[in-house]
Amino acid sequence: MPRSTERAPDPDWTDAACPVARTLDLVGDRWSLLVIRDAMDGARSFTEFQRRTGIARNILTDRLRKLTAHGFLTQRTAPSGRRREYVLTEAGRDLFPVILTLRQWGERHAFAPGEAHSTLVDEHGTPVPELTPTSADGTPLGTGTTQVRKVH
Amino acid sequence: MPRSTERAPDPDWTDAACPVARTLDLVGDRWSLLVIRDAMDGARSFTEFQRRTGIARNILTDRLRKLTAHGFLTQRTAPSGRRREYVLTEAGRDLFPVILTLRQWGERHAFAPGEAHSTLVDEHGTPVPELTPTSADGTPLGTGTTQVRKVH
DNA sequence: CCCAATCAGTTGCGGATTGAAACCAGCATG
DNA sequence: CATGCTGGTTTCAATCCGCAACTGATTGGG
Repeated sequence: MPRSTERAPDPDWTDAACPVARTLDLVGDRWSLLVIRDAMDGARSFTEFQRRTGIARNILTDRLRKLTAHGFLTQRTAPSGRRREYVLTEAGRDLFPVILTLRQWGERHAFAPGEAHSTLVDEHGTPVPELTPTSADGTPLGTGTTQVRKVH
Repeated sequence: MPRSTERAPDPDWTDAACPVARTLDLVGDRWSLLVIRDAMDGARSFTEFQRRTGIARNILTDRLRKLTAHGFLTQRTAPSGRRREYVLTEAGRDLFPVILTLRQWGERHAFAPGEAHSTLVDEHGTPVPELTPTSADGTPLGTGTTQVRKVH
C-alpha cells in the first residue's frame, strides 16, 4: 500500500522533513561512515576496505553497493589496469566535515589522557584545528543559541 | 581477558586507535543521534523523545540507558516538580558540530530543490552558515589536503 | 598451456539485535 | 473506584550480522 509520490531513489524516510534524519537514513549504520572514512584515507579496492575495517565480506558487499547506489561512491576502472575501483563522489567528499567532527569528538571524549590514537593533519603536518559552529557574524553557536525552523 | 583499565562501560572497540570509530561505537546506530538531536531541540521526557522520533519504546529505553551510561545524558529531577528528566551533559552538547554537519550534508544533498525541510537558525533567525574545515592559517581543507597520523 | 593465487563477491547458517504491540506498575485526578 | 498519563518490561517475529565455505573471473609464473 505504499504510494510513491514522485521519483524515489530511497523511499520512506524516518523523518522526512529533517535533514539530520535523512542523512542518517543513508549512512547512519555501524559501517557506512567507516567505509567513507577509509575511502577518504585512500582505500580503493574491496579487499583494502575489508582489511582496514575488518568488516564481514557480505556486509561490505552490501555497504559498497548501497553507498554506490546512494551516490557516495562510484565504480570506475582503475587507471593503471583493468581492475575496478571505488572512488568518492562529490557528495561523498562532502561528508568530510561529518567525519572530522566525529573524529574531534572522539579525540576529546573517547580517549584517556595519553592514550594512543590517530589524528588529522594538513599538508604541513600541522594538526587540523577544532571545527566550531559560528553565526554569520562570527559569534560561536551551541545548543542554547540555535533553534530549528521549517523552510519550504 | 580481564582488562579493567579504569571504569569500562563499553569494552573492545571496533578500531581502538581511531577516534572516528570510537565515536561511532557509542552513537553510530540508527537512533542515538536522533535522540541527541531532539535533546538539543528541547526534549526532556521519555514520552517526548518517543513522540518526536517515533522510535519503539523498548529501543528508546535501551538508547536512553546507554546514552546515559556513556555520559551523553544525565537524569535529574525536574526543577518544577518531582518528575525526572533527561538532559544533555557537556559531552552530549559537544556533539553539536556532528549534528550540524549531518544536517548541512542533508540539506545540500538529500532534498530535491524546493522540497520542504527544517533548518537551523541563530537567535536572530539568521540561518547558520556552512561549517567548513580549515587549516590553522585559514586555508580550506578537504579529503585531498589532509592525512591521518598516529599520535601517542 | 596449466597450476596457483588473488580479487570480488555470493550463499547458507546460527546467533544477536531490532521493532511492533501488548502488558504492567506508580501516581494523580475525578 | 475508574481513567489517564508516564516510564517502562515482556513477548515474539523479523531483520541484521559475522563466519565460513564456495564460485568465478583474473592475473602471474613455469
